[in-house]
Amino acid sequence: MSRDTETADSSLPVVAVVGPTAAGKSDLAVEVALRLGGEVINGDSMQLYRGMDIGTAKLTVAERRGVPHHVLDVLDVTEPATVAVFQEAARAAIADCRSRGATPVLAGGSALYVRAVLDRFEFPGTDPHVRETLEAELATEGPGALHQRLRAVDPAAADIIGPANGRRIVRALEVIELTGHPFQAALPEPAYAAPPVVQLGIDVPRQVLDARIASRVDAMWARGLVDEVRRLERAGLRRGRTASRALGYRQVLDFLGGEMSEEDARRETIARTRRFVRRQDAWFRRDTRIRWLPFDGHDLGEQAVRAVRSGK
RNA sequence: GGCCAGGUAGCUCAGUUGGUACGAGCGUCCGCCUGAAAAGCGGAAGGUCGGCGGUUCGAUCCCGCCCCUGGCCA
Repeated sequence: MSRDTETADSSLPVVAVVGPTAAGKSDLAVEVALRLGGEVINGDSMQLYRGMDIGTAKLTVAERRGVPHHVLDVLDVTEPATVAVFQEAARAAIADCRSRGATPVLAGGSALYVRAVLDRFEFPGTDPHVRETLEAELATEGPGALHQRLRAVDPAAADIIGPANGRRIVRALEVIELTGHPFQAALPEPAYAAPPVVQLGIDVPRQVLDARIASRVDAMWARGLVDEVRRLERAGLRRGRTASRALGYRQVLDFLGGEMSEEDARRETIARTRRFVRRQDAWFRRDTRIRWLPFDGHDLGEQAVRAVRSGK
């Protein structure tokens, strides 16, 4: 199918298990790793954080069934997560697995993160000072003003990004300032950076998914998500730029801060997760390289392994 | 049983001094996404304006009756 002419080495395939939240990626990844003699690499932006366990549905050590997991629990809740840093760490872990003869199984629902690892993706640098300045301007002048400036230097990017998306406008201006080149506001055509790669998607009908999300969030509450957030709050979660915005955590923080009732926090978590799932779907659905397996299919693990073998 | 408030988009609610509903937020659907991405953003589809009758050239807005919801009084 997709063979890449360049580094087409015959090394072990990278198996990526993708799909929306609550589809069962983590479990399938372990299953596949066990059958193929592989190891799991986390591709989930929030599972990077130590201590964020219940709310991210992180597999317990027992549930990992002895399969080593990489790029998991590597950040403190106060540290920001970034795609570029993740990309490097995940690629290193993949290379390491391959060198040891272990099949890397990347499991994650953060589509940008997964693509950054699998595809040719180069992130222009960043500069804390430039970024800070632009963000300050965004705060005082609003996105409209910055968008005007972007339009002046990079009309194409300005067009794609739109005048309301302050966050992307800031990054575009930062990149232009740093590199002197226009900002690539549209994604490049997908092309694997280090083939072979087999992407498996877990296909779950929306209705089923919505129901699963609701019961999963309820279960998180029952397992003590609120206490987990209390603990992390003491560890500085509120200061964490990335971690404090995680689904469930954000809402519980609002509850703890007296901004909403606990019941509303739980409801809001479910609602936001649904929305998130639709965005995940949009990313994954259009990647034609993904091989979809029905979530309730017969012996998912077996199907997955077969797909990997035939997909090489 | 009487009085009051209200019945407008799937939900919560704006609005029209009678002349094609300027609707909004949420939800839904679709799309975007290169160092915060479990984040951020764009677009679209949805309405017999509770029912019946009346007044009127014309009623979601006026009148009558009825139904429903909430509250108060008996």
